[in-house]
Amino acid sequence: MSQRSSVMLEPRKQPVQARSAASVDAILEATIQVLLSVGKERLTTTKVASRAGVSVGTLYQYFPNKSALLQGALIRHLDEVTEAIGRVCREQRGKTLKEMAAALINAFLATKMRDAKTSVALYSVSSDVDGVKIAQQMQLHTNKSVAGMLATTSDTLTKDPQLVASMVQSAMAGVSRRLLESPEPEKQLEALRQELIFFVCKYLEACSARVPDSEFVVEPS
Amino acid sequence: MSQRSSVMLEPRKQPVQARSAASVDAILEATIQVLLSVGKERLTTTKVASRAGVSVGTLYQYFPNKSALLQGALIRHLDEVTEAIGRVCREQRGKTLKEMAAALINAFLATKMRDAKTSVALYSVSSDVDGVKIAQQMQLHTNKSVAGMLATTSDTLTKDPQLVASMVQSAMAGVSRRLLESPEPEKQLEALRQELIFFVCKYLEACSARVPDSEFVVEPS
DNA sequence: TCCTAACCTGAGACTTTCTTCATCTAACCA
DNA sequence: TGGTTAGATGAAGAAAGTCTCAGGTTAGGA
Repeated sequence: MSQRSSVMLEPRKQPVQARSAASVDAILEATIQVLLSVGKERLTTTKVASRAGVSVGTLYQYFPNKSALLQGALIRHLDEVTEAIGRVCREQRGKTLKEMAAALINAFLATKMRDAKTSVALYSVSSDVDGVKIAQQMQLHTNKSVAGMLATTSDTLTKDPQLVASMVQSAMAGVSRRLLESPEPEKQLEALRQELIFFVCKYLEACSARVPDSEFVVEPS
Repeated sequence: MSQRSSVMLEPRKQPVQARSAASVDAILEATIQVLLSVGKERLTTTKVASRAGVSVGTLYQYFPNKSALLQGALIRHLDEVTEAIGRVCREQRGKTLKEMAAALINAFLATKMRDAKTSVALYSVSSDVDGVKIAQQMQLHTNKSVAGMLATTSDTLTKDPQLVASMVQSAMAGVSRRLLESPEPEKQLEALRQELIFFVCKYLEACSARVPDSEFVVEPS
């Protein structure tokens, strides 16, 4: 998953000895810590290095610039989410659509909410760091996982799995964003979680039964 | 809609004469122009002023700082979207749920896509400018519009209109974001638009017929 | 033990942009 | 027509953080 972006943003040096690998990890961890404690605006490479217990010089040995540093932290986090989704999708192969929907949504929201603050903090950084491109890659990967899972359902899916997967992903992303950006995510979580499952289930249901859907083809305004 | 945020970010001086009002408008417009042409990173207040045909000093007469400038541009754009939604919601009162869904989605996507590039450019700026807070306000307003509309349907809605509205909004936001951030929004627009309408219609349908939905209440993983 | 490569250090040079303010011009009104 | 306020100007002050580099330290193989 860790991707080589075209813009020179990858580490300058690959950790060889154990101590340097530890440094890289500490730096990435510190990045999030600092982000959480002082916010994006006041995050400086010096602060990050200091928090990681290394010097700025060391930081710049592994990250060519501040952007690469933030990008590293973002990728690390998104990898977790992608990984979590991949896992559920593998587990749920062959199940019914409803089971898939519930499992997928629960896993997704659980992962996102587990460190909600980190998610939010990283949202804010995303735009400084080509976050869209990274998110696209993740999305693509996730899309394959979900579509692949859907294709194996014991029910009969009458639509393009990729399209269906896109819808489901979009809805999940939309709800999770709304949740994370709301004043008190925990308060709303339960209601939205259940409703999202209901929402998606109804859709998948309609995508499996043979329903005349021509009536829904509406011209744009 | 133009909101007074608690952090001092509102204009220093209210335009009194016509020429100054024109300046403010030109500045806001120039902000978007510069954003589109050189991107957030290279946007400077000097460039914006120059593009607007005024001096930096003038700019700072109406915006206390760069942040307020960007925020102004963002608010202006979001106001349009909110306004568009409000309008449809008023128009669609009393209609069927399906009609509402189609009209709402079409209007929303049309507005967003009309100046897709601006939308994307402003996304990138949002995090530097307390965009979340602004978006929340808009969301709240939109939520009222949508819920209000839903409540007037000729069908019978069996769920809390606010909750239903939240779901619909989230789905729309999710899809539009996916669209705007995709490599070629236009290519996917039609397919996603139709599918989103289908998606939401099936949901609303399920929210109006009396369906036993206890089976969807699933425990979190 | 000795040597080499990997790794770490941190003061400060350098760059860049924001924002101010003293001063000038245009508009409006009596 | 003169006075007063609104509006405009742009050179330059000030701040702030990024990133380098010359030199020191540690690990591990021979």
